[in-house]
Amino acid sequence: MENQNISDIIESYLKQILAESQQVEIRRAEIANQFNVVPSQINYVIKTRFTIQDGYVVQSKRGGGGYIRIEKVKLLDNLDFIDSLVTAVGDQISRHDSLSVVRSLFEAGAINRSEANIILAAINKDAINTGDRQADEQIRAQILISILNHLRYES
Amino acid sequence: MENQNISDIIESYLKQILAESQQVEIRRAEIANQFNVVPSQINYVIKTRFTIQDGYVVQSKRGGGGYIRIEKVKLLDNLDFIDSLVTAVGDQISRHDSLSVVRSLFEAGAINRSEANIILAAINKDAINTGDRQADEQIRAQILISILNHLRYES
DNA sequence: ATAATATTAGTCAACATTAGTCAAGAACAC
DNA sequence: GTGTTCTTGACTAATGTTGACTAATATTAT
Repeated sequence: MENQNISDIIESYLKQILAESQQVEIRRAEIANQFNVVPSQINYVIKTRFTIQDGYVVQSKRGGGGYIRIEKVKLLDNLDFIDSLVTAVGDQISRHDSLSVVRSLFEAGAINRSEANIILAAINKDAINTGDRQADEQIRAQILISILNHLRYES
Repeated sequence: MENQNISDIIESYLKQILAESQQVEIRRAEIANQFNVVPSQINYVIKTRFTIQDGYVVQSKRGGGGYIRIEKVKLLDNLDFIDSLVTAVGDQISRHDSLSVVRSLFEAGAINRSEANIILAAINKDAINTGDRQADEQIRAQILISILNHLRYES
């Protein structure tokens, strides 16, 4: 309790609000000022303490009237399964292996047939074809991981 | 929620009218005056929030009795709907515009909410982020077109 | 009819206002 | 001492606001 750093304090402050509300919306500069830190520290707090693994989804907008909104989401009970697929995907993944990932999702009931087909359309060779095989495999991995992270929670 | 910028407020005002009516016709200077902004801000609002990707068609006339008319178009009436979106996507597309495309697909009934969310996960900035913005926009366009083509043959 | 003037909307670039990224150094835990 | 986490600030990016200038159309004067 005594040795809390400022990031922990900001985290507590936001989570306290989230305990009573489904979401919290802040102006970055305002919170930074309130806690007497530089604005980018708010990004640090969010990046390290409000991840999808923790059950939070973050949205933001820049410019006049800008904001950062943190939403608490209901995580599904497939987390271990998703984790294992995220690990399997890694930094890059071949087209062949990515088919297996999508098939696993379908067979596990995480997605239905038409959702599977959309994912396949998003990662097939018409969709991702930069001319550099390794680059393609990296992009495919990022897309799959983004989709897997989305499948962690109820939306 | 409280600190909406004026462009959002004008957008809401116009969409509120469009919720009850197929179209809205305004005099630019009048609306600008009503919301206490310069007239060109009305153009900004229309350009960023009432595009064809969003499902709106805008017509205007200058001179005495001039007007700006925003019409909500029924996308399903258009058999070439997918084609028009493919054209709108083009060789590259910004994240902002790609959101409009997905929203249009959803509002047209071509995809349901969870399919829309999967597509958004596939094209958001976590998914596509090579460090080269133009490259990202090109990849995003290819993925969207691949999905659009899939949807064309699916239905 | 034609030209001049008035009355609208359109474009564009400068400026303002937000948030995001990244890397260096400090503080901390072991 | 070493490795991790935290803090900071310079730089970048996205979005919104403003006003000077331009273009189109209508009205009025000749």
